[in-house]
Amino acid sequence: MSAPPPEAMRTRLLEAATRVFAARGYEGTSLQAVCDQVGIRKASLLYWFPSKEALREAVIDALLTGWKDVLPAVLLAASTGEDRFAGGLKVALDFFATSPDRARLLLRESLDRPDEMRATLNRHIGPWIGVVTAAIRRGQAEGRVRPDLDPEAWVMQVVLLVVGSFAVGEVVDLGLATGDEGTHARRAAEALRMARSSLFLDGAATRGG
Amino acid sequence: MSAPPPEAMRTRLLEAATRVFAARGYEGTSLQAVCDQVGIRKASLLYWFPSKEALREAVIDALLTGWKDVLPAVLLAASTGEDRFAGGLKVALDFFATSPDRARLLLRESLDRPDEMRATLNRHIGPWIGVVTAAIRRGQAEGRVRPDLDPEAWVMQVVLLVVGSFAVGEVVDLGLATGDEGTHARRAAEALRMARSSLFLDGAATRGG
DNA sequence: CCTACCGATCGGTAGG
DNA sequence: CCTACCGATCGGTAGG
Repeated sequence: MSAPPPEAMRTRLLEAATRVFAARGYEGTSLQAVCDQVGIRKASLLYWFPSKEALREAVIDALLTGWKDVLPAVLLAASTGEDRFAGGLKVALDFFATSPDRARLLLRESLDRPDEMRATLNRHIGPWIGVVTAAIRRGQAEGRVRPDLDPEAWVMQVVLLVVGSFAVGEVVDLGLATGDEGTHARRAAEALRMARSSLFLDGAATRGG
Repeated sequence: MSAPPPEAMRTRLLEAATRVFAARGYEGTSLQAVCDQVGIRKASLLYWFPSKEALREAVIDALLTGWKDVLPAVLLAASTGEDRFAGGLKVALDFFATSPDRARLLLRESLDRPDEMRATLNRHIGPWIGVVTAAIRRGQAEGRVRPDLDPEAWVMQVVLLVVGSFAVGEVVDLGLATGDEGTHARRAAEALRMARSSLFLDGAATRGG
């Protein structure tokens, strides 16, 4: 019968806030709504997080920390050849497939506070973009990657493809069965296929290393 | 010195609401904020639109009506061959390039009310999706289009690419000059290139018609 | 982590 | 299209 550690409530609040912010947005969420999910009073939430703004920042921070944990795997895979490319993108896809709330949160923040979000993303995935675009340019020099491809723009579009398809995929899912596991898999598979076929020259794809 | 037509105020309110909803979201926007942009009182806005919800519906309605106007051009172009394909996609890209607010509004509605949005989109672009996927399957049968492509999923991803890149493009724009005209053009060009190269088999591209 | 409380703002109504 | 007004809810504080 040990008492719960003091940090437990903070974590529970953070997880509840993540869910509600993702579903209804920051402005659409009242502190009361977060409290209802956890079963405490508003004044108690404000003990753990001094303001609603502080809660938002903590939520985003937790999200980016989670991303930092999978980054090494993505980076390693992105450094060369096609098989590693596919592996790396799959890790990134998995990060959002595990919890689409992550994708929704990222998209909402980008819409609500574009300037802050650009600065934050630059800090957190800026260096990573550099590595990927450098690898792409190497591939172009070696004749494996399509010469007319725009590296920075391509990376941006692939990020958008991944984040967007998990955030609002169901909405545009016309003609696909709705909400089941197969739909997610189908989306991820096509995103991967599009990224690959728009990147590599046909016939040169399997030669890379 | 003719008096302004009675409809003018309604239109002004609709345009102001479109801008503010796109920038701050529905929940993040007060009726007062819309009124401030137009210079009238809150009670007057509620004469033209009986509730905030009615204002939202009118904004979405105007957006979809605008889309209906460009749909014929897109449809015509999508029915065959590659040049028409590029032309059709360009029309769609232009629709959002003209006013990125359209893309932001669509994305916000998809996040805020996914179920309603799916129903609305099904009504407005459902038939169009059918035409495009049918054309893709025809292309696959004729050996012009990649056989491993998933038609419904591909269309969804292309829609996402177009809408997403105009809605939040600047946020992920790492390493590109920010906010100028060239950035928009670069994004649109790469989206077009990605869609095309992930659709057609290399070498078969120019044979279609 | 709670009770009690606050000023500000919200969407909306009455009545002209 | 306006003045005047309303109940409800918002984020946040005092004090324990």
